[in-house]
Amino acid sequence: MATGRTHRTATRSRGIPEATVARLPLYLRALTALSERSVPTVSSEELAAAAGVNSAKLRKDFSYLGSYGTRGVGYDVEYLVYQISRELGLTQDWPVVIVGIGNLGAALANYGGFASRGFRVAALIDADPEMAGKPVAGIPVQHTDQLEKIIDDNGVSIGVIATPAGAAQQVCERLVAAGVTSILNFAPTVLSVPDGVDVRKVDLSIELQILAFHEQRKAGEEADAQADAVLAAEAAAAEKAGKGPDGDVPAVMPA
Amino acid sequence: MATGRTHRTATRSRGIPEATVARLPLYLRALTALSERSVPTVSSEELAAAAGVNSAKLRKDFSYLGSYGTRGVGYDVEYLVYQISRELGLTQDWPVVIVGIGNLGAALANYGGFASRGFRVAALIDADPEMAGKPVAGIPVQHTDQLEKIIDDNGVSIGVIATPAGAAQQVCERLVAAGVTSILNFAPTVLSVPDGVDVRKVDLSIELQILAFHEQRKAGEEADAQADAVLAAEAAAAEKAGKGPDGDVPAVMPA
DNA sequence: GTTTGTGAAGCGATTCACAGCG
DNA sequence: CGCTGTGAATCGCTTCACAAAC
Repeated sequence: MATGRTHRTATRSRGIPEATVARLPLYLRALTALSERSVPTVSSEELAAAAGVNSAKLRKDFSYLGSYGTRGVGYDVEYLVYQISRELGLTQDWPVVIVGIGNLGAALANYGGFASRGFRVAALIDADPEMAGKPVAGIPVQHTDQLEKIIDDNGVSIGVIATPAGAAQQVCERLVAAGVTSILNFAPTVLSVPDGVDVRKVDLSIELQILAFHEQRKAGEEADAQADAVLAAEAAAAEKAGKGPDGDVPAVMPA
Repeated sequence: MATGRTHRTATRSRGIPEATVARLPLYLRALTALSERSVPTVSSEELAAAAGVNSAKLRKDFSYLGSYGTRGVGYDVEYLVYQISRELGLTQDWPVVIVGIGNLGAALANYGGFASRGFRVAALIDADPEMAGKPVAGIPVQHTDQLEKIIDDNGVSIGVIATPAGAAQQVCERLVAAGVTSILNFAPTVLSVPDGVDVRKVDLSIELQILAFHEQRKAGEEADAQADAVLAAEAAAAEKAGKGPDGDVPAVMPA
């Protein structure tokens, strides 16, 4: 059943695989776009294309939520929007605080995507006394001193950390102590939190580094194409010498 | 994840699993911190703790790069920093353009984490003519008209899209046509790109929705705990009445 | 002794392929 | 028929556990 032992198996929640949960917002976005165009129904194939996944995966994902489709027809757009919203907990209002109102924090405060989906910026918090009272995105910045009170007064359970790396862990601890149990971390640090607190991180620099890796590989592959030609020639020569083509390892393999 | 279709074996690149590649920047960050504290060597256990992963995973990850450790001792910090940097392609300079200089684009331009790791903001591009010439983070914004020329002149292969969702696909196509082969997308849209182009996406709203899901589940579990208490009481009562405890379903279950 | 590097087992996610239903 | 829903096969990543190296 849903309860089971206290925590431990945090991998699946309510039987829905984590990977599926991560894709539900994607489906929801695509469905919302269809809904705005008054499209009544959609097939797994169409919706999958709109969400950028493959249709078998989408159907499997939906199967974890229940049988919401009609065979031979597809899915009712409005109904699915509701079901996924409910599953994600977006039918309720989530007050959120943003801590660290620098460039990024201010950009987040101004980001429209928050408000549009049940997330409400309840407060902006910064350690700089000079910022206090200054409005950002129409919301006055409050000093860190008020953090605990703000969390408590507003019943905040989701916090966004956009402070410098050095301050992040301390802010995190205060948020958690004050009752926050989900954290979105933009600071380039590993946060350590007690069990039962969820942390997701967004690190711009890491994303770029991953792209750089692949970019470098692409440049290398051009060179490899030439190397392959050489190897092919060698293989042909080796075959003449009575040696099998599977005998040796490509030059790109590590020793 | 990234793209890749006709490529078939795009899952692994140069034999290094994608999941490992995604962690290398994490290790690198932890190692850089150690390096700044002049720590000469580190064990897999210590480094794993600093990077927030488990040590077996870290050792397996490093094993894909080669045998860079010393048994009984650990890893040489400086040497590993170099090896990982090289593997990630950070020993070279990557010029990057940011397209869409709104709140987020400006925040990205100001973000110090780019410059610190071989990424250089070569240009800022925006469609608003009023922005043209205005400096952001010390770099003058250029108009979208110049996009192709900028990419070409600077040999840019990595582009960051921070435009509104509606403009993203079009910008993407222009970037790709001009020669960009890696894209970091902040716009809440699915970008479609030709084979050979990598896309990574960062979506703030999606991250929050995932947190909301888990947050809701936590709230549900508290309810379950209460429900369990009720069920236990009922079961006790039922037992007295001679009825089995498995008769009914918790109210939170779907129909 | 300590710690790495790695086969092998375990596990979750993806994909296939088709039965089942409208 | 068309399209969903899903067992079964497959794939890739994680974790275990220990032999090899220092």
